[in-house]
Amino acid sequence: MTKATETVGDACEIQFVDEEKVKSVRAAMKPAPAVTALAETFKILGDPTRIKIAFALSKEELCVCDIANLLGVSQSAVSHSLRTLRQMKLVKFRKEGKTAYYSLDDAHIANLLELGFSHIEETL
Amino acid sequence: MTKATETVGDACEIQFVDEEKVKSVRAAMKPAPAVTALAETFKILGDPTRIKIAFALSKEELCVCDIANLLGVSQSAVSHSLRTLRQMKLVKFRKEGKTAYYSLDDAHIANLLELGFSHIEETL
DNA sequence: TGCATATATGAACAACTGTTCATATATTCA
DNA sequence: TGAATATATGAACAGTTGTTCATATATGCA
Repeated sequence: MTKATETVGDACEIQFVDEEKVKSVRAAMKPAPAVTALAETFKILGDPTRIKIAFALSKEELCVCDIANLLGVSQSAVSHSLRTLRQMKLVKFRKEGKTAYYSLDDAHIANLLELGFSHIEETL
Repeated sequence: MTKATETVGDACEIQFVDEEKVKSVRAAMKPAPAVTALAETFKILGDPTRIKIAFALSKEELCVCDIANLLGVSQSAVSHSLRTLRQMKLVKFRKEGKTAYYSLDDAHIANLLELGFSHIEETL
C-alpha cells in the first residue's frame, strides 16, 4: 500500500490520483450547512410551476387566484406551491381582506432566475 | 357571470382580481421550453452531492476517484451523479488512459453556484 | 346571522430520486 | 494473455415529490 492509498469510511478503497489537488479543493469547499441550504433552494426552484410563480412574482405582486389564472393550474396547486416557496423564504405575502398578495422575499431569487434563463437561452 | 370571470380549462372556476396585471405579466413570461429546461437545471443542482461536485469542478478539473475521496462517497454514487450532470451538459470530461477527468461544461454554472451561495450566506 | 368568496391544508396516490450492490467495460502493465 | 485499476451501468429499494380531491378557515357582504 503506497502513501497515496486510503480508505474513505469503510465504504470502499479508493486511490488518490492527485492528493494535493484534492487537498486544495477541500480547503475551498463550502461548509455543509450552506451546501444543504443551497441544495434545498435549488430543489424548490427545480419545478416548472414554482419557477413560473417565482418569475411572475419577480415582475409583479400577485394574489393566489391571479397566479392560478396566469399559469392555468388549480388554486390548490398554487397554494401548495406557494407554501413551499414560503417555507424556504423565497416569497412573502401580505393579506388584504380575503386576498393574499404574494411577492418575492429576496432580490437574489430574481437574479438567480435571470442568470438561469440567460444560461438556458444560450444552451437552447 | 361578470366580464372578469372565466374558467381555466375545466379544472375550476377562478375570478380575476386584476386582469390587466395578469395580462402584462403573461406577456413577460418565458416560453415553456425555457422554463422546463431551467427547472431541470435547478433540479439537477438541487442535490447536495451534485452541488459539491459542481462546486469542486468549478475550482479544479478532477477525476472520478478524487471526487469520491473529496466528498467521502462511493465511486458508484459519484459516477451516477456525474452522468446526471453530463446529461444536462453541466459537466464534460476527457479521458486519459483509465482516468476520466471532469470539468464544468459551462461558465454560467459557476456563476449560478456563486450567486446561490451568496444568497445562502446572507440568509443563514 | 347566513352565504359567497379567497385561501389553506390534510390525505392519498402515482411518479420520480439517489443510493447501494453487483457486475460490465476498458485500459494499463507485467 | 491475465491481473489490477478506473469508471460505467443496470436493477432494486426506500424515501420524496407534486398534484388532486375534499374540506377547513377566514373574511366580506347582505
